[in-house]
Amino acid sequence: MIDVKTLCLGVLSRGDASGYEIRKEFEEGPLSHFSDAGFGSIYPSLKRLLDDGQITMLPHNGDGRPDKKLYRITPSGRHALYQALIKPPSADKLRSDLMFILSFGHLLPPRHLDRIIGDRISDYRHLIATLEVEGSTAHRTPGERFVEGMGLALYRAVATYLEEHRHELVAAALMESQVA
Amino acid sequence: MIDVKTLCLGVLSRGDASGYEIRKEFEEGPLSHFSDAGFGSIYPSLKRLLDDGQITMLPHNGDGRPDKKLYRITPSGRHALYQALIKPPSADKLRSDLMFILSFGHLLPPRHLDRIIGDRISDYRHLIATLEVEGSTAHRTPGERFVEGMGLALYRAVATYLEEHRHELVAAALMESQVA
DNA sequence: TCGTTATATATCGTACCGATGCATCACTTG
DNA sequence: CAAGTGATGCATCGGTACGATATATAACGA
Repeated sequence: MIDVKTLCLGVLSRGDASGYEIRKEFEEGPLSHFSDAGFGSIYPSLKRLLDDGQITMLPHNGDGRPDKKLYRITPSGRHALYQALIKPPSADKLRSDLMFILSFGHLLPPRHLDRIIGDRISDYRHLIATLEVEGSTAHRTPGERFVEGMGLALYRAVATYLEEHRHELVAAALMESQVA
Repeated sequence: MIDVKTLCLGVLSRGDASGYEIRKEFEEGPLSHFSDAGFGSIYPSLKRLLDDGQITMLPHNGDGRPDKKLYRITPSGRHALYQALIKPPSADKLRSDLMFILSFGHLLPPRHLDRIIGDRISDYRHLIATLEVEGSTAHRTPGERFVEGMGLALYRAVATYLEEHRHELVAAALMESQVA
């Protein structure tokens, strides 16, 4: 798996940013669908990237705010990023608490089961609606559009599957609960 | 996110198993699509579960093999599992190196781009074919069938999207490389 | 003016992941 | 039959990452 240092280099390759802004990118931007990093990983990474000379810290023009450190990628950093990008990508990884839980569906109260599935469906439907609006307004590179499209396709597939098979699972749980 | 201790309890709730067999479950079984755990997490977890009295170690009948420790879940362990299962599930998480790389598609050689996408498509197509055979033979609980179906639906969505949009991205990269 | 949200940096403990080491058994291949 | 290969099985260790938390200021509506 690509490490957080490389993820940060990726964000900085698009323009200068602070640690906070990098975080936001993983929370909201097109990269958010398939990458993630929290402060606890970003700040140590930036420190190490500085030490390695792959980024530099811009001198903050002392006038207004003393905080906010802006970082800029160096040629060495771009090279490191490129090297990481052309390495064969490792397999995709999906982690889902919900799916783990549902695989034990027969042990759970049918009503509860129905509720958590319903909740998740509306989560995804909201997310999809948001992305559909954003996608038409924000302008993106071809790569970003591709990735965002993949995210949308995946979310739709999940929501649709949940909608179409929800009742099967709940019905099975109901049978189970009547036996017990 | 659900921790590895709980994941182990989940596997053991279906029957006694060794650490190695638990690992296999996350590598091949229906749980493999949305959960994961390696030896480095499983063995320490089993140790802690033993200490907490949520599992017991079966006495290996000393005849043949001295290795292979079999573990069995206790009532206390089943309770802990249930408590974890009824907690509201955290959001799904997708991690994909490939998508990160493709979001920088315009920086990469078009031929390379085309190759890694093609490779991934055939990976998924093979996986899908395997699952389609397995799904009809192996017998599963309703929950397991549900989760396996979701896995299949997702893999199909990914493969289809890659196939349908591959050329767009490669074309954009080609334009870019001709400008530079 | 007061509470809440957003901006912003940073650390600390824990959990986790990947790599590695070791040993045995079964199977196959020369 | 020997030798190698791959599966079974246990275990640890170092590095990395995650989640929670602390702190402080700016902005903004009630």
